Amino acid sequence: MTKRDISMAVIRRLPKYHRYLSEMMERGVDRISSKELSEIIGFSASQIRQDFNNFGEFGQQGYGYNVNDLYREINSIIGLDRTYSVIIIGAGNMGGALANYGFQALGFEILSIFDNDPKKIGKQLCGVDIRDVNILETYMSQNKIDIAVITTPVTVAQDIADRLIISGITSIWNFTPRDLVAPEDLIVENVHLVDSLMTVAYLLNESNGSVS
Amino acid sequence: MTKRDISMAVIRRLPKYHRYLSEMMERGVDRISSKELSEIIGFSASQIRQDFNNFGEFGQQGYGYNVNDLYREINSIIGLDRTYSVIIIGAGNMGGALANYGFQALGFEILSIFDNDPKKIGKQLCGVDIRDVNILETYMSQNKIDIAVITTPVTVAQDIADRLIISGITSIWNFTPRDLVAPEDLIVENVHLVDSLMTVAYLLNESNGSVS
DNA sequence: TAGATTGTTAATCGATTAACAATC
DNA sequence: TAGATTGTTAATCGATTAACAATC
Repeated sequence: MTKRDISMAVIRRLPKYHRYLSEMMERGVDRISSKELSEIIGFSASQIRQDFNNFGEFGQQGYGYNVNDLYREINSIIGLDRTYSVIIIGAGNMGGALANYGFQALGFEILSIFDNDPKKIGKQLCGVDIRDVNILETYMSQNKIDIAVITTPVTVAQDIADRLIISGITSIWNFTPRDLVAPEDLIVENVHLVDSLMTVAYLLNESNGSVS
Repeated sequence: MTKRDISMAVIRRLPKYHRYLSEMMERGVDRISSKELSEIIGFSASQIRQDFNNFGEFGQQGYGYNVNDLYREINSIIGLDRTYSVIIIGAGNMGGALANYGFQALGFEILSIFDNDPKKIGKQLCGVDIRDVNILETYMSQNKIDIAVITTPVTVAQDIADRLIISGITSIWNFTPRDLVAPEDLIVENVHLVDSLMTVAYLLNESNGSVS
């Protein structure tokens, strides 16, 4: 159970391993070497072996890795052998898009969506009830929630985060373009779309810019 | 115009500088030292000075940085002193969310949305026409497009990417959970939401796991 | 001027890559 | 067995941090 000391660089590569292994399983591949995996996934064979060996010895000398076994290991390492209860705060376009994304298939169950718009409260989004954000604290005290997704306007994001924190949330998936102020031990994963798009803009100009 | 040799680590910090400087300008702050900026943005003062000096000497010894000047520099370095023409392929929930996000205010003009659903073609999303994806190539040949956003089902993502590439696109903002096969010089920025959510799952279990 | 803070070089730290003995 | 490939240590590379002379 000692997952400590794994660097974020490694952790952020795990979903990509998961994705490619899942694909290989579907294609019926049952054996792969770090060298072969390297060629399709784009990490070096050395890095792949280093990454896996952070968590155990999953391979076999002279053979490589069994795709099914390796997939199951990675799946379990990420924590996808259990389910997670999720709520979304903000029933706008982004909240709706996420509710419909299909994360349920991976074990992320969306229990409720919250909003402050009377026209939305009481309705459903992707089969999930939209509740009044006023009862957020009550709801949290009655349901164990693993992950709260914030898709509200940026102006209220910190306020919502504060209320979630007081209600005992342990992880927030933040889609608003602001870094939330939060205690050290809170897990905050930001999806800063503006930052991502700005990176595209930078790279576009870089590639247009005159050489050296 | 020599933007070469700037590492991605630096590039990905630029939007955050932009964001915090914009905020400071709004608050009327007109002067800031790397040490003060460090405290609010969370990068070390040393790193901040290193980052800026990749692009020029924007500060003044004994004084610090002028917030307005620095903001304008960063804004221009990212390339936000011009506009970008954007199309979205996929008029689903995510496409709609992005069309409504407000990127226009930053200079990203959404010219058209494409879909293959007859019920959507001809309608609008956030004031933008939805066109038949069949005319994608024709449209691209008649309009200079800087950025194509892919929000289609994952199954057709590579096919759409191929068509965009043939039509001369130089950058793709990819929201599907697959890594696109593309030429070296194409800019592909992935927003892998599943990967991001899996990271949350991992960190959740890590923090629950028994200690050392 | 004296104090403050930059710009920049040098030192450190961490992550990636290379190499190879172990072994299937 | 011989060939292949892992697990793991050592070497390299790159990014971050520390230090300080330059200078406003």
